Amino acid sequence: MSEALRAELARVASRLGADGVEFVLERPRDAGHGDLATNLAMVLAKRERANPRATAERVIDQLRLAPDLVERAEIAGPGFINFWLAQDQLSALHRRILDEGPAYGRSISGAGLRVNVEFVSANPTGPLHVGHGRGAALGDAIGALLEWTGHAVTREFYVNDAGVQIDRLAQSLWARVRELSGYAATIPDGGYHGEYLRDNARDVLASEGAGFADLSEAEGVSRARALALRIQRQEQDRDLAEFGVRFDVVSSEQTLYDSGQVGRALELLHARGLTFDADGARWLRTTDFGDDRDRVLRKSDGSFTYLVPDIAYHIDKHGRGFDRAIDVWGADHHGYIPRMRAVLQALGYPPEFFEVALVQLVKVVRGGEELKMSKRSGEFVTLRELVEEVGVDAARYFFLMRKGASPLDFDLDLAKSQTDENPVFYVQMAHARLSGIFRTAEREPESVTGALELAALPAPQDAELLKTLATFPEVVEKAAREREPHRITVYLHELATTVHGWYHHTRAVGAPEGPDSERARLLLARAARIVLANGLALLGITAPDRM
RNA sequence: GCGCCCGUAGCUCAGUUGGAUAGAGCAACAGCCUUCUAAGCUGUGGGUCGGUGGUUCGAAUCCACCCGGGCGCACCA
Repeated sequence: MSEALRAELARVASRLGADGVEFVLERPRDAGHGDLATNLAMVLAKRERANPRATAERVIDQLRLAPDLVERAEIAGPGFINFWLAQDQLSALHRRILDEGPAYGRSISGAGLRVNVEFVSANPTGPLHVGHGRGAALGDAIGALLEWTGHAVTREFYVNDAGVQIDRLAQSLWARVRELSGYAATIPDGGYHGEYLRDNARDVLASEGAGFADLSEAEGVSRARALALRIQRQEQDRDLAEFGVRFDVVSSEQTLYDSGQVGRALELLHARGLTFDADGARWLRTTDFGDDRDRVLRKSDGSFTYLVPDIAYHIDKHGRGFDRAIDVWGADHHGYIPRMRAVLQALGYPPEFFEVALVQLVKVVRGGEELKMSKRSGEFVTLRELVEEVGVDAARYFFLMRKGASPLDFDLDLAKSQTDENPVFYVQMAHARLSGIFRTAEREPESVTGALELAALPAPQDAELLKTLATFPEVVEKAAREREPHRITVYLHELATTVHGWYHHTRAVGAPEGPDSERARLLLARAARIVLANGLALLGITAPDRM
């Protein structure tokens, strides 16, 4: 709705000798300040050390605005220019929502950019817990936001299936198998004690036969390794699928070793003169690129640190042609960012190639009490349990309510409650109520067509609703740019509030203002229903027609 | 000690490329059901935006220092 006005303001800025200057054009909080307001005059005045209000007059003099665009413009406060849009603009906006339907809010601002979003990437050593769930919801939603803004998105999962953690997993499973078969066995130091490995051991004995427990230690552990990996990966994929998350690509650390990419990454860094040898180890000079200390790549015992496969992996992503690689990481890995950034910079990749979106911890609360979690003891709330208890919709909504960098309190009681206190219910209810209007009217929403007659919408709640619908595309744009899906939940809650208020104070079916108002309100309800559904769909949450 | 994140109403949090009187939900209090879902709506009270200085016409937002909380500072991943 504001594109034409923005373009005209930019033209005037250029004409006044400030080509390309940045300014804000947005909907003011206070309705008394018009439909849109700009700080352009204040920005210009600052550059010229002039009086902002006088500059605002010059800007308005230069503006060439079509009468069907802006009805009125005036200077206010310290030098804002407030605009009141012509009625035609609001009807045009409404027409656009109905025309675009499920695509309303989409844009092509990111067209041509290929983005890899890597998330969850949990070690295949046990079930996914709520922290992984938050990462899953966040990564998936960031992917959706980028798709909505025209990017070509690949959702990717990286499996750390090499290294010592997997050895311990294999030994732990082997121990459970032996134990189950009546032998004395103990979980090794640093191994996995969770109950799930007992279940896995039972499955293994069922599928491999009871003789499996009598294999030699070496062969048993070796085969347990492959079996454990396969089982854990299957479980994770099943949990993620039930959570509504699907990956386009699953990459494996072991494959990077097997293909020689890990070795070649080390050679590449060495050939570029970015390494040095000391204390029997090979180091990477990350301090030349902003890290606070140099990092070991190859230990004195000849093995690689985890950094090397990670470097190889990012080289691989770059080689696959992505313009951006967005890694969703747990906040406890934030110290790892500078060295990764340093490495990629040393390799000559553009700085914007690599991004990290951090996910903070989730605290699960029931009855006001925090549920304590400990991975060591194997006691934690799994994603599966959470979804079984509160459902996918509530889980996703709650995970996306706060920005990823903020810690999250997940209140199980609230997520399950069927009251307006529960934000996901509140938002879904708004959609269900709009659907209810059409049931009462005995009309399909799609059958209500035609131009919106603003004269037939006299209630302040009518205009308020329409203007809230208008901002959705900007909210999507900003959320995508900032990689912040919580902006969508915040918007949806605000829209739901507007819908509930409109619903309560006005009447569509049998509108007291007359049949023209009934038709107009049905058109408005149809548009609002579309926007609620689009916002929820973007986050992977259903929009029910009745509750 | 160094680095990153955070500090906004009693609680949980939005708002930060500098803008107009700092918002929402919960909790508290007072109201609203012959009306399309009261699974809802309306109103009231509640703030040194952690602190101090600075930049600016204008600071929750930017800068400096300080205080408090979380996390990270391995030849672990």
